[in-house]
Amino acid sequence: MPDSGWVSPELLAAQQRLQHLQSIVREQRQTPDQDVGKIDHGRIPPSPSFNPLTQLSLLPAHLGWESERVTAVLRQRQSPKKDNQTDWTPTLSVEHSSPIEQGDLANRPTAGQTVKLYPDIALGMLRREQAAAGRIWLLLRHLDVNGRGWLDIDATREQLTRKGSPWRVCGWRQLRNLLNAGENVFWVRRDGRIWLKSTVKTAQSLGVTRLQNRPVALPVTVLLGKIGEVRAHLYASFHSGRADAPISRAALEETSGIHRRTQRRYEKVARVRRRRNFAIGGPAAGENGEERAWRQGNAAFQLKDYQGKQGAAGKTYLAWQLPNSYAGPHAAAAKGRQKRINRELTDLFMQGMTGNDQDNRLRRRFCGNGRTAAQLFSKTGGNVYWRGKGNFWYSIGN
DNA sequence: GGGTCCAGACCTACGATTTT
DNA sequence: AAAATCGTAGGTCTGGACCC
Repeated sequence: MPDSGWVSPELLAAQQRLQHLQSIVREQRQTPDQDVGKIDHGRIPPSPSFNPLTQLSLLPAHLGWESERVTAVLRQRQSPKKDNQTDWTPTLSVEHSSPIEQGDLANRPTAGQTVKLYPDIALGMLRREQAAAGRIWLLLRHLDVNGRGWLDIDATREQLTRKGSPWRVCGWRQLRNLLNAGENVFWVRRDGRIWLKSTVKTAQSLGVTRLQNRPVALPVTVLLGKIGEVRAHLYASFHSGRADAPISRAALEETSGIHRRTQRRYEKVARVRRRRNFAIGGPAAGENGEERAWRQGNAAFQLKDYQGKQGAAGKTYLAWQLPNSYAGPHAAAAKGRQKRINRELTDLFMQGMTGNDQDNRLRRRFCGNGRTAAQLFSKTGGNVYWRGKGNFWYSIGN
């Protein structure tokens, strides 16, 4: 019988073959056009020195803000770079990780590591008051480097609660509470393992019927902050994943379940940029102007066009304040499996649905240009706005 | 739309106690 | 003896009230 150090030629050849295959997979992951959403459960390999939040905060407030296209380009340029030189992925695995990997420097959160976050799920967490447990779910998905869908409970506890651990987010007791709170929503515990629920199942448990907004890249370091910061970023992801059309505090409260006072706090913490909007209507004088002024109530005011930017110089128009626009701090992430997830969510929610509870209220709608606004108005009527110069919007309809 | 103040709810840490 | 749970106090977060 050979001693324990003996390795057969067949085993050596198999190991070489395995290393070759692993190098091919690594190369494929570095390809720029690779849809990162399809691998690693949507996690995006970051560069160790890159922090999208820091970069965004360094930009002048106006940069790209006036133009969706410029904003898109800027954000594109800020998407996390891929760098295979650093092993950014931490591991909680007991069975598959060697003692060298445990406690290794690579097993630390770095500024550039991000997780893919669907804003609709983030808002679902907030609405259901599951943000604290949701943070753990996002972290565990990130820490499940092998993509197996489960993690060892003891190793997880050690990693998330031990003092001095770079992944520590809370104490032992709080983690126990959170694991209980998130049971059957984010995971199930069985055989000493935490089995993570999929995006679809989690969305369903949180009452999310559709992923409407595009996913964002949330820096892992945000998840390791105070729960208030985490909540703030969950809320801010909604603005990051959405176009910058005006939206009222009331609508935001309805969508997110976040009180308007708290919205402002979160926007400050997560560095969401706000912009005030105004609509400009017809001439203030005359029957139409008076009717409009009456309809708009306190929000209406008269705007004198001294420089003739809206027509003849010196003419007075009726204007009124619209809801704010917002721009979130996060970089966009690849949509990945979003379509498929939505299909699965639709299937799940169609089962057991008894009626059509769609909200048919006519709302204000905002378009990027007058042409689209006119088309929308002729099709549906109602009240349609389109963007003019500066902070002004023009309106058509009642 | 925005801000401040404040009471109550929630979160967290620490040490004591109970369970395995 | 070690691990898990509990009691409690202090810090943090949130929403309401009020005002601009």
